[in-house]
Amino acid sequence: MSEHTTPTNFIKQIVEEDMAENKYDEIVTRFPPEPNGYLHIGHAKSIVLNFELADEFGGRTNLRFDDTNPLKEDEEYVNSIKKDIEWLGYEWDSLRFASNYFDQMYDCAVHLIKKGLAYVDDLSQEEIRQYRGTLTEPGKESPYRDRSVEENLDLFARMKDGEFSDGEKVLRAKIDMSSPNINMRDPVLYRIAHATHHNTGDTWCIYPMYSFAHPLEDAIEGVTHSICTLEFQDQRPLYNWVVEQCDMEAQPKQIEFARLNMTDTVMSKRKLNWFVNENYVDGWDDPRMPTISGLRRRGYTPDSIKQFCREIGVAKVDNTVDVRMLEHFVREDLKLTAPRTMAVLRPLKVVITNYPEDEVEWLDADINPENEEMGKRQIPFSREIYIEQSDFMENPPKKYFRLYPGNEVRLKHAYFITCQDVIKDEDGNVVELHCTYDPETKSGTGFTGRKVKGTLHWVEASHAKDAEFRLYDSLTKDDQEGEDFMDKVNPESLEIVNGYVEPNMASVKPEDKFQFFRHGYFNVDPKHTTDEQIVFNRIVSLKSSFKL
RNA sequence: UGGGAUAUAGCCAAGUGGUAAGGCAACGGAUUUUGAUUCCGUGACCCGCAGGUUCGAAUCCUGCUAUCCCAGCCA
Repeated sequence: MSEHTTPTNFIKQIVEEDMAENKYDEIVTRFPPEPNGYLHIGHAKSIVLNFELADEFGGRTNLRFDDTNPLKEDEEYVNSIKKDIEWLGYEWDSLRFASNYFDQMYDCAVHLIKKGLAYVDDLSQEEIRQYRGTLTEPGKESPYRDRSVEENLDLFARMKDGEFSDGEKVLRAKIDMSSPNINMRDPVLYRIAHATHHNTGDTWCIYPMYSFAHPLEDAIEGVTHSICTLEFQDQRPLYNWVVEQCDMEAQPKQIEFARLNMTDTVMSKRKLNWFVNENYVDGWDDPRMPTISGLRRRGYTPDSIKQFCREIGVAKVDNTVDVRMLEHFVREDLKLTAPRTMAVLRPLKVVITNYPEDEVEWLDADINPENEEMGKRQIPFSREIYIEQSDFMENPPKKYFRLYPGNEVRLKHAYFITCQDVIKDEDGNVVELHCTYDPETKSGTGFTGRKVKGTLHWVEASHAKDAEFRLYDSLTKDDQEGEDFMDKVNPESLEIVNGYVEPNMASVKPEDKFQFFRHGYFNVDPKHTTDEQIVFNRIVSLKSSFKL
């Protein structure tokens, strides 16, 4: 499955040691999303880590939905999550839901009650908070803490049977109200929620909390290495307590790593949600979103995302990876696979005055000069073409080697042309250029008579196909002044321009990817492209050392 | 002021007592029918700071400092 070599990391080393000690027959990991949102690039880091770690040691990985909170979860998300993981190219060994284990979890809770390690508490939410103490002061024990096993058993059964309303009672672990670790101060194990669950419907009106459910899920599935993010470090003692006190056979090991942060990118569900709810973006799959579906629509390939995730490494330091690193990996992936073609995003008409009228010649062009196997294409050339507005300047600065009055440049795959006249409208805007060409300079003839500094891309006017180009920038900018994330929002994250592409682009399909000469890599937008109009998303521009 | 973590170049990140890998970015230069690609070259007199142990420390010890996480019936 994997040809790549992933750099080592501390988790891999732990697994290596465990394998060396024959601690497990097989390593088992899991990717445990809560179905309450779309997957993003940060999740991809976890997916790649979990799936490839297990794969590397011949183990397996489950996809397990952590659906213990029906108030927030929805079927829509489980479908999108499955789809995204499949698109990335991973196959889970087994598809599970935390809700599959509700019966066993209930039994475990009863088991704890019988051991005198759990009790039903009548304190209100507010009271529980007050009794918990603070970071520096210990908590106080609930007056209900010492109920008898029989009473707890009865009360818990009645909680399950729906005798109480939401918030009236909870089941708590009996651990230590004065623990310096707040998670150990009698954490809530079960709460009452009369809500319909996407999977179990109305079967249950009590639902387990993450800290109780998660270790049990891992143990039930025989997960050996339960990988999660740093903020769960304080929960590890509780995780171990649950596994041990519930007398679970398997003893999964929780290992925490630092989540991914990226420059100019928001990763929290809350903030991502804001963009969607405000209709600032075109849904969760808007090409500017760092979601898997957004990156996909933007044009990122599964390999580029996975390679990025492998190369950024896995450690415990809070990190912010430069988004340019992600961009680097798509460029690298598309370099050899994306066909080259020419597109003029902001057209300027050029008339080649000494070229015969009504003549059209078809020129040979490599589809990808870095990958000859891709073959050739034919492109038309005639008296009228379009070039890029930014490829002409009437009064150029030094080191500008594109077109300007009197200057000669090369038209890619065609001829040298020299700018003779500049046509302007009443307002003084340049609307057309008159140039002459030199027939001797035709590409492919081996002409070496003289050299030219610039090579321009172009599209023949009469055969040109209309296209829309969507140019993206990040939704937020880190260097923007302000405390609030709203201050970071980039008002210019989307620019739409209309121009032309080569005639053979008429047959493109959604998600086809191209390199537009001198512009960058583009993806055919699957949502907005119609029979009448192709919409291209700019995935990433080409690097450029040119500065005006 | 409690507990848990982390500190290696602008950003990631190897390094696990023997004298600082690699990638991204940046900057030079060569090649170039993409100001792209490719190719070559440039970075830590030093590993948060201060002491100590040792023939020898980023790696061990001590003490500081900074940053992140924890007081949901969220995950």
